[in-house]
Amino acid sequence: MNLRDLRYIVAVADLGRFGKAAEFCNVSQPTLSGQILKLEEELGVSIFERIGKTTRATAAGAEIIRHARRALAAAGDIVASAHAARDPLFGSIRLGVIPTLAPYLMPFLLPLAAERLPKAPLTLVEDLTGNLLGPLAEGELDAAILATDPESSRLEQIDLFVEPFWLVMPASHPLSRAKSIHPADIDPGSLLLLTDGHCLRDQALALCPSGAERATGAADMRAASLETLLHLTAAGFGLTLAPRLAVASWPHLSGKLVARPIEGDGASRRVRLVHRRDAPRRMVLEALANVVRDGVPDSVRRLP
Amino acid sequence: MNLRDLRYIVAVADLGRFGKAAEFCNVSQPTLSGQILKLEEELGVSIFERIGKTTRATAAGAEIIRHARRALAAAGDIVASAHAARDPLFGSIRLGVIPTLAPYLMPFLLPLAAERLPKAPLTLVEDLTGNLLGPLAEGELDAAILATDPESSRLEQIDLFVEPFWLVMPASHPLSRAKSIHPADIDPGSLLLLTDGHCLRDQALALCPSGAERATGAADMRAASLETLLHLTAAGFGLTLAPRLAVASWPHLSGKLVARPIEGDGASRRVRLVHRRDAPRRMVLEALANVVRDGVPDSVRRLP
DNA sequence: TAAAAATACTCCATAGGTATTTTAT
DNA sequence: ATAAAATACCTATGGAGTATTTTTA
Repeated sequence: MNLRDLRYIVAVADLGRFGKAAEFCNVSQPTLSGQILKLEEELGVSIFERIGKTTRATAAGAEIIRHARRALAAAGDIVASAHAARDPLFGSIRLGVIPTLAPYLMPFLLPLAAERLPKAPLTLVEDLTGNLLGPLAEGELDAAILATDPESSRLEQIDLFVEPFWLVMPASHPLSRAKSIHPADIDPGSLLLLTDGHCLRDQALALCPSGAERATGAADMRAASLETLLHLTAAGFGLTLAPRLAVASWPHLSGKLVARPIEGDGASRRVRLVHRRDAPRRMVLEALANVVRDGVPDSVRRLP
Repeated sequence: MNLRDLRYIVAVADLGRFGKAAEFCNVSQPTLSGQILKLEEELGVSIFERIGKTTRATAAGAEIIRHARRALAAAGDIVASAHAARDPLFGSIRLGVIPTLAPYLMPFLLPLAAERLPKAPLTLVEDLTGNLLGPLAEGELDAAILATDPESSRLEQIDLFVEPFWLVMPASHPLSRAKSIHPADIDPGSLLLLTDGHCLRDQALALCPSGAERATGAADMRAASLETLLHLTAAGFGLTLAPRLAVASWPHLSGKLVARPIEGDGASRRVRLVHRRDAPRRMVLEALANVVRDGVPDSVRRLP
């Protein structure tokens, strides 16, 4: 067995055809077929079922392929480690960012990262926390900027900053006269929420627990983005709990809307850079964390 | 790069000498030296510092070796998977067991395992939970029988049984007249505890929280084993909270000592078989779990 | 019959060997 | 002086190629 064999079987598993896999691996079809056959003989198990033109992994094969992916990931980490040792800040970073941060953080992050880490271009993936954790653990993402604790022993985090929540409301709203808002003063029935899967939704519900139980028809709306939520608020459908960076990016609505800070420690979220525990290139990730800390406005509290 | 190369560098890292490593890998020293040199050239990093007769990994090398171990572990899992597919119940199982279970469980487990899993001999490692988790995650152990939740996303558990705690006391003790004991009736000051690291110590303290704070000189003894604890109890130094299986194995002390069940759900521990999430040979581990469930006396409650 | 995988065979890159030199204690 | 690693050079295993056959949808 060797790493090349593992690349072959993973390619066949991914592409479903020996010929395609051979093409992908830049070898001839007989070469790839022969090596896989030899591997199957060595292991004493058939990895693929060849039923005529279709090819699929056997039960044992599926398990073997899973381990093969792990082995290849580790081998990839060796190469990444070696590159990192030669030039710690070289090589693109695949970065996941949650949707309630990406649009407001990227304008600060991207130019500064391009300046401070010129040899480490960022590849951004914007998705919900739940959809970022898998690729992160598998090594398909190098890091992700999240606002929740991933609670996985395969992952580590670097704290970036604490972002307070502000309450956004129509300028005509009675609470808008106050300088800051007590959480208890927020009517849970009028709080607009994002759809399931957004960590901000859970954080808003943690602050206003009864927000989940209201039955008013209009208040049952669930927006897919903060922008939508904001426009709903401007249209008078309710109030929005918005993270500080998002609020700062909404000057165009300042005529109709008012944002006020919320008192207490609960009304904030800790933003962190999460990466695999055994990630290579920790140095560039630390550097990226510093870029975020330095680039972010003073309206959030930097960590540590 | 090559799995063989990875074996070479791991061997050098483990044995500290190229020559010894070559011997271990069954190749000549020049062969191993040459391959490692070639790998270092390919990666563009030197993995080892050759300072005269001593050899040690460079900073980058240490990281590379860590990843190499991961890759080799995954490759080992492929072989194990293949063997398991040929004969699911073949091949020895390296099993860790905590000290407060091993002496009382093994007399039941070993004969039944030998009968029901004749081709899977058990290799036992008796140690504290904290010392078993590392080897378990690294793949040096196939499974471990523990009484606490390992809380690691790399590990999975198969519930085995719930083992109640009984209070062991001298026959002359006033509580010995009751059929069962209320936790509140136990004087925390007289409760004898194991040394740090034993999960049973923590479980006893969870049941009698104030047990940690007493200041009586004699009660500050910490025994390294349940057997010691029991003899201390027989000698009148205090009371012992003992798991059911241990109690059942002490007929020789029945004249002097009395054991009584404790009421309530808190006075028990859940025993489970813990293994790596990506362990191969799950089938034999499931089979082993069933052997434990079937072999254990009816005085504990089987799960699930 | 057409597309996909297996077989047959040839070739050469490279891991491995032995003999020897270099290096540092 | 000695033990360890590197170098030199030869051998042979096995991975890769092309051409062809087998298989089945």
